[in-house]
Amino acid sequence: MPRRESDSYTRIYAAVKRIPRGRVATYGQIAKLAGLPGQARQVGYALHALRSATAVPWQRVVNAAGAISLRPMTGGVTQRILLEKEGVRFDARGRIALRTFGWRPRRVTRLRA
DNA sequence: ATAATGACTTTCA
DNA sequence: TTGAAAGCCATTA
Repeated sequence: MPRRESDSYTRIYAAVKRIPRGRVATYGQIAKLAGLPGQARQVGYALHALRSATAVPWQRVVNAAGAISLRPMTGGVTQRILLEKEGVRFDARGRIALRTFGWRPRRVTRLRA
């Protein structure tokens, strides 16, 4: 009954795997990178479908506010611990400074004078 | 088949 | 800065 539902998921996972260690990306960012612009929710779904023993660094994906979207009880705590282990720091409100830890996919960082 | 849900984002007040 | 409202779309009921 495999209905090749995984095609989109595969792309999403591939994008997530590109996130460097110690960095984080947002759901929207991943969606765009996976060729699914505007489907941030779908990214969340894809990640939710992962098993515990996965090679996908799901913990590096956070929401646009730089916070963990998972509820603490359903894995949020685990995610935070994993990230802190990679060197990602959280502020007093449990948010990550995307300006510092946000991943910038190879894009022309147009630096203006 | 319709309706509700959800690991989201963006815009506007 | 925060919060509400609308937009998106696959999965579930």
